[in-house]
Amino acid sequence: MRNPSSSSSARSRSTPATPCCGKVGIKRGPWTPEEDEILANYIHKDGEGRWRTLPKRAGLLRCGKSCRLRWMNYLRPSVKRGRIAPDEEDLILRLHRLLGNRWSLIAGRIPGRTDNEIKNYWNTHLSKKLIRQGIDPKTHKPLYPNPNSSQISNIPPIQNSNPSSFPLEENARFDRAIATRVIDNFPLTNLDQFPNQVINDDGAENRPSGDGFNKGSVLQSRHEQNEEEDYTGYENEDTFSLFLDSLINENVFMYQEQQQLQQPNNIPVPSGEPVISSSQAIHHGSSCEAEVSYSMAAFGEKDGVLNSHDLA
DNA sequence: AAAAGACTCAACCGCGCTGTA
DNA sequence: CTACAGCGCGGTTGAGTCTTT
Repeated sequence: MRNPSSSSSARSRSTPATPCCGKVGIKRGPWTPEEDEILANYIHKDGEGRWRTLPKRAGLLRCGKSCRLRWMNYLRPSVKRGRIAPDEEDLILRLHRLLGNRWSLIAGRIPGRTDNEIKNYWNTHLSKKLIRQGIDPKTHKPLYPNPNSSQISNIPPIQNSNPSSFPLEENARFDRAIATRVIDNFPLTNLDQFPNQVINDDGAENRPSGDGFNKGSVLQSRHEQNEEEDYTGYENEDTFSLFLDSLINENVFMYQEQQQLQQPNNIPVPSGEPVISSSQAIHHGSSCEAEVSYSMAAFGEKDGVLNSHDLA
């Protein structure tokens, strides 16, 4: 593993090293099965949070950050191991186009996947795949003047929600601006509170909580400290989920439409629907702008509709 | 079979944000 | 208002593994 003393970061430190990471005698590098067991047992018994003091309480010679990372990315029961499925890959592409490198947000929409895993997968697979397609992985814009000449992969280009009214490039800006604007109105910790809500067969939402999956630990621990206090972030989270789902589904819908036009023999195409089922029913056929209007109004935006001229 | 290069991904780092004293 | 603690995030590293020559 990486040599702990060999950080090549050129960034200057404005604050001293955090005590838990600067202590002598703190173990680094790969975790042993014994350490994993100690950490998992402790968290099952005492719960997540208070990471800085957790190693001492659990009897681990690790810093709190390392414990948190190990739990979040590897030991959590809900972490899904194994290869990224094609529909997950498709969803990552669409979410990245909307959100950029906000890996935790992207991970929050893909059950069982961690931000680290998605970030790694993006850097090692998807960015290269897009480059092979002639698409800039950062901007999702064509790298070359004539993108058709370089499209050699079978990954679908991200489609414009309304091709007749927006050129691709402008629509990408539109989507990203919407996402940014909405995200700015939703504290990220609220998103982390219930990022992977699932719709049961009966339509009821199931918010995973028993194992603390993806909970923002700040909110969690502070909420635990004052359980009488109502948590009031639900509406915002629901609204944001619906909104984000709408943007994703819009793309999925457009893509499927395009594939059906191109492939009259109905060759199956990947779909994100199993993951993002919460809002299918209301989003097909609705315009992106209408959804923005709904979402903005839902959290008190005075001028709810974000028009293309807002991007200027 | 061995060496070299490419790739993968767990882990680390620094920064910035939020809440509290 | 300020300082500090605690935490989460995105960027980056590098040992281990796989593939190619």
